[in-house]
Amino acid sequence: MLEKRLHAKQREDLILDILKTTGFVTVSEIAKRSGVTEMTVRRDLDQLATRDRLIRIHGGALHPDNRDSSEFAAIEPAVNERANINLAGKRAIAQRALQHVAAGEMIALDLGSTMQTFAQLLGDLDVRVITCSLPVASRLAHSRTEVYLPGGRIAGLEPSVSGPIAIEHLNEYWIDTFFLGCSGVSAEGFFDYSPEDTQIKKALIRRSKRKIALVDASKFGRASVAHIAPLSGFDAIITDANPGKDLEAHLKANNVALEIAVGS
Amino acid sequence: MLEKRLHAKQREDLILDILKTTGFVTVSEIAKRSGVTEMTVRRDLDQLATRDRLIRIHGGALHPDNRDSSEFAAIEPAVNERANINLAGKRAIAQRALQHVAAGEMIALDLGSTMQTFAQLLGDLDVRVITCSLPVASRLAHSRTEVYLPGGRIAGLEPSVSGPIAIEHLNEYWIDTFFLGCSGVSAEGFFDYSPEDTQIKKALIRRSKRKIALVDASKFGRASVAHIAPLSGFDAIITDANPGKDLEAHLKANNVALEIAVGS
DNA sequence: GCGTAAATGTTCTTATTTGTGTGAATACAC
DNA sequence: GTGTATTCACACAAATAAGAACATTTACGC
Repeated sequence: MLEKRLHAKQREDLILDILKTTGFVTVSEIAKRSGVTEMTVRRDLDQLATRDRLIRIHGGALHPDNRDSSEFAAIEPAVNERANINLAGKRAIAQRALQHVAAGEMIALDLGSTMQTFAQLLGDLDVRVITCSLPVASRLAHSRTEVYLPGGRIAGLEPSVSGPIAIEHLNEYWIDTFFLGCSGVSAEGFFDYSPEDTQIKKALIRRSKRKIALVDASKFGRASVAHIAPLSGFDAIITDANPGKDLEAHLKANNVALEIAVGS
Repeated sequence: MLEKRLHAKQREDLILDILKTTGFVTVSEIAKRSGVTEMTVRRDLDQLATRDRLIRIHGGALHPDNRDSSEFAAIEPAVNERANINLAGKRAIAQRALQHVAAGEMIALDLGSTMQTFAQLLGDLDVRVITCSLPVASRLAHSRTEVYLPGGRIAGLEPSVSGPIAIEHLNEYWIDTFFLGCSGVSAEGFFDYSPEDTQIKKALIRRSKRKIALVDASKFGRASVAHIAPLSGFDAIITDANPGKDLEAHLKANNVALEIAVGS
């Protein structure tokens, strides 16, 4: 996977970084991404476990905060940032989304924590990525993937490129698959909080052959501020729980595949 | 990589520079990039380690800020700041550079830790900023300043936009003042380690009415790999210590103002 | 030019890290 | 429960990095 083998400390950083964003790592994932044997990864994990940096489990490791939620939740309720909400779900979704990525393709990644998780997993695949999100771009910067950013003004809660310049620049790219993130999904389609960002999302939809939405279950049935696009035209929704009969029917009617990812 | 062998101090600079941006160097990487034997690099690293400029590990070295996080990780989880080398000097330089910024202007910021410090201070000034550096852009994203990024491929030790697309997009901007960062200054002008980045720097120089270099004193007299620009054409150099009579004379001959910032 | 000291390179040995094959342990479906 | 597929851990082999001692080159004074 990697031409270069990562050194001990780099692997440690990789492991802890993934743990921080996704809450979970597998031995095989680290092995693949760092170019070492699973045995070596196990030794790394065991080493980190003795220092309480992670919880060792069969097949991988967990973030120490996942120790046992029941005990600590009451004492320290707000330790998990917004990005850490439903980590397992986001991770499962991102993992599933990987199946829609083929070598050599140009894919577009939207904003949001799910996309950052996705970017993490995308790691060293042989693809080109375009994104407006600075965190997503930064995560991929040192990986094997080629990363492109449109030009334009930086704005938003999550630093990202937006505005008319960005939209114009996006027209220079031909995208195979766009992975959309959003804040709500209903029968009317996909929604977002920020009207500015929807312009970018709309542009990316226009430029892409395939469109796939990555949506965790908490967003079903929520129609928030700004409308991005109708369900029709999308190829698939990847989520982590059943969206309910009603929305399911609408998806089927609009020919949108429903994929429910289960935690590994 | 290099036909010429770098001297001890140049290697030292190279090592610290890479450490500053990536937090990690390998012996073999330095050996290749500086054209010396691995044995020599090890001696360099050991020497730097005794001065606490880095942490020696098997196969390479780490930035001192990565000094075993095991104890502090739980308390201080996200320490992204690796650019703490000569922080006082950088801060003084950045503070002084602020005097060259007027409200309403369009300024361009280069890459590097000095620029990140500068960006931090720039904070709530009423200016527009263009930069290729993702960390610089991220720092300014939530401030009052308007931040613009050219489009293009993300590459480099410090994630940044580069390549022909970026250079083309830069032509759309009219810049009042460009603040240059570099790895070396000599009578021949400004130098950098990476040939790719110099293209961007050259383009920014062309697009800017005023050019000011922010250079900490350790970089004087170092002519490293890639030439960026001659001294002539630059309006000022801001630094934190006296550059020595020789360089001082050259600056004067080329009509470049010398400003020495003192720590507050 | 020459001589000298410092810096760098070579060679060999030792230490550390990583990989491989084996059987045992674990999880999971039925 | 049983069967099956992973995953794990151990011992040893291989690869890689480090260190020591000595040879060589380079820089720089005169």
